[in-house]
This record gives sequence, structure tokens and C-alpha cells, in this order.
Amino acid sequence: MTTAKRDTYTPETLLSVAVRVFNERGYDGTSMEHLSKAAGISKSSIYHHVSGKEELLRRAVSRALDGLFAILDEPGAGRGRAVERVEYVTRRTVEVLIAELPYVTLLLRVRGNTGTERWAMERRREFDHRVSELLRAAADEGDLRADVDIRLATRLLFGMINSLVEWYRPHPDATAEREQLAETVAHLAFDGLRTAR
Amino acid sequence: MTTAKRDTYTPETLLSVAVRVFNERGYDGTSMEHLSKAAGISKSSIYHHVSGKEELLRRAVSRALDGLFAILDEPGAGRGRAVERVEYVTRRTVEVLIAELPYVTLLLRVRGNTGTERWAMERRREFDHRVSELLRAAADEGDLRADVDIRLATRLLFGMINSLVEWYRPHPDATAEREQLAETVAHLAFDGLRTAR
DNA sequence: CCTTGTCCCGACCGATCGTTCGGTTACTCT
DNA sequence: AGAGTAACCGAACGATCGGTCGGGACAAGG
Repeated sequence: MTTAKRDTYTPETLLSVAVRVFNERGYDGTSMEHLSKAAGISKSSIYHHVSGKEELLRRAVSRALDGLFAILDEPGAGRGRAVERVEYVTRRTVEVLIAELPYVTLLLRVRGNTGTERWAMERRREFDHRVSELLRAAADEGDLRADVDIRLATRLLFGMINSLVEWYRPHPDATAEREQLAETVAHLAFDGLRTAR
Repeated sequence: MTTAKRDTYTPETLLSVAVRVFNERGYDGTSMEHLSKAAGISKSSIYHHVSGKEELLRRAVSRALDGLFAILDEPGAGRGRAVERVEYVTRRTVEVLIAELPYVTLLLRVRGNTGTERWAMERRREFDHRVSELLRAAADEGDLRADVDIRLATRLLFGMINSLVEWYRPHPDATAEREQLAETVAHLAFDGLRTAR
């Protein structure tokens, strides 16, 4: 079963163009006219492939959310000491965020103006909550500093990771770079910036 | 010289309403109609106080930028070892970010669609660069881990700090809470999350 | 009383928004 | 060749966009 080569748009290829423009101009700042110029087809032709602007948003954030939630089902997130599971999830979150960069970028920027956006925000909160539980478990096992509030630490940790979408621009063919980035993030989060005292 | 009490809007009081709505709906997602409903005056009356939507944005991000740049002129940012200056700027950035939370929030979300937005992004990059130079100096003095790339560390540090705007909601009358938050952020960034090994 | 200026309003402007529609092109299958 | 259909288009829809305009309400000063 081979996928026939197409020189026309599919919902998926159209999505990749749309997400790029959404991230450049913001979702609300992007008109269907902008999308049609970027895709090289007329505005009305877009509606042959997708039902409208909001479906493009829904497809994009769904892809991002699926990638993130899949991390929690991986073996590394479910066995070992909690602190090791947190480190694993941290690293993998960085990797997924990079692998699906434009989609996660869009996810992290939704403001809640539409039903789709509110649904995405809720799912994202759920993911954060699952990781927060892991951090809590690691604290209970004595592997995290006792003087730091867990909810605060969770938010700062995600703040650091999620900020990647604001500045990281991947090199092509640089899987090593990606792994090292994940390593550095985890290293910084758990061991800090300062030299050992 | 006393400021006469007013029961009508000034550009400043109107700004505080506008910024709140901008942050709730996004700048592009906010119409002048939205602002007029939130302010309780008609759409056309807004133009009696400000020249238009973009002036509101410019006033808001200017206020945020002025607060941030003022940190760099404070004595604590200019004397002592570089690593201490960085810690000071980190703490003060958190404090200013909280003190001017809605304005900084708006600043951190501009996408560059208009001239005002691009100007704001450029000024913000300049601030980041100034702090990055401090980190570089601290690394040269041997006070930061040698195995971490400075530009990467700068971005992660700012990512962590700036993420505050996404979740921190200040209590009224909680200056102690604010100082402790700044302390925790600095502590986490420089000493890490893990218990001492 | 009348003027002056501040503050505000409803009505309206041209432009643009997301979306729809009727119809044309171009490829696939028989 | 002819039928069927996926892909696409220009034109237009009602709604809403940011912004303008002429004028009314009201307080202060004469």
C-alpha cells in the first residue's frame, strides 16, 4: 500500500503551511487571505480541504497534545524512582517539543477565545498536572529539595522548557544537537547553573 | 501641586483596562468594541483619549520596557562580582515583572505584525543581550558551570522568569510573597532542583 | 444668561473578516 | 472519447474591523 505522490494539497500539507503562518503572525492575526497567499492557492480552495480556519487550529494543537501525552505512556515515564521518571519526562518533553516545534508553539500560544482554544488549554493543563504529580512523588521520596514548593517548581520547569518555542530554531539533520539540548535542560533544571560550592 | 480627582477616563486609566483585555483575548483578538464594553464607554469615546488601538499597545509595552531597563541602572546591577550582579538582576527582573505584570505580559506576547510590535521586540532583545553579557562575565570569572553554553543558559533563565506571566496571579498586599518568589527563582536557577549530592 | 472646552454618544465609513457559491479546469477510469 | 470527480477559482455574502464625524450633555467662568 503506497501513498500516491501528489502535486496538490492534502489537509496535512496544507496544515504545515498554515501552522507556519499562524506562528509568524499569531492565529488571530492570520487571515484566510494570508493563508491562501502562503499556500499559493485561492482562499476558496482552502475550504475544499478543510472546513475552515478553526479546523486547522484544532488539527495543529491535537498533533502537539498527542505527542506530549504519548510521553507519559512510555516505559521510562512509568518505572524507576520518581526523580528519574521526572528527568526522563523532562528530556522527552524537550525532544517532542523540538520534533513537533511549530505545532507545540501554536499550542502554547492559544488564548481561549474559541471553544477549540479552551479545549486545548484544558488538555495542556492536564498534562502539566500529570507531571506535577511526578514531581510531588519525587519530593516525597526525598530526591528534590524540600524548601521549594512543588507547584511552583513545576511551573518554572515547564516555563523553562516551553520557552524553547520562542527561540530554538533547529538545524536540519541535527539529532545530536537535539539530544544535547534535552540533556542541558535537564542538567540545568536539576543541578542548577552555579559551580559546585 | 495636587492631581485633581476625576470620575472620567484618562489615557492612563483607559490603558489599564485595555491592557487587561489585551491579555485576556490577545491584541489581535481584541476589537475596539471589546474595549468599549470593558471600559463602559462608547467606541468613539476611546478616540477622545488615545489616537487608536496601536497607541494603547505602544504605551503598554513602553511601560514594561522602561521598568526592565531601569533595573540595569540600579547600583546592584553594576558592582560586585558578575555572578552576584546576575543574581541581583534575576531577582529584580522577577520583581518588576510582577509589579508591572499585565504590561510585561503584553510585551512578551507581541508577534511583530506592526511597527510598534517590531520596535518592542527589538528593545526586548536588547535587554536580553545586556543580561547575557553579565552571564558571560560571570562565566569568565569562573562562577558558572563551564559545561553550559552561555547563550543557551540566558535563554533558559529568561524562559523560566518570563513564564511567570503565564500563571502567576498576585495576591493583594503580598510584598513578602513577591520577594520570596524572586528568591525561589534565583535559588532554582543557580542551585538547581535536586537535593545536594 | 451665554460662551468655552471636556467628555461622551449614535451613526456611519471603507476595508477586511471568515465563509459560501456557481462554475471551470484537469486528471482518472472505463 | 466520454463520464466522473477531485482540485481549484473569482465573485460575492453578511458581519465585523479600526476609525471618523457632527453634535449633545454638562460643568466652569464671565
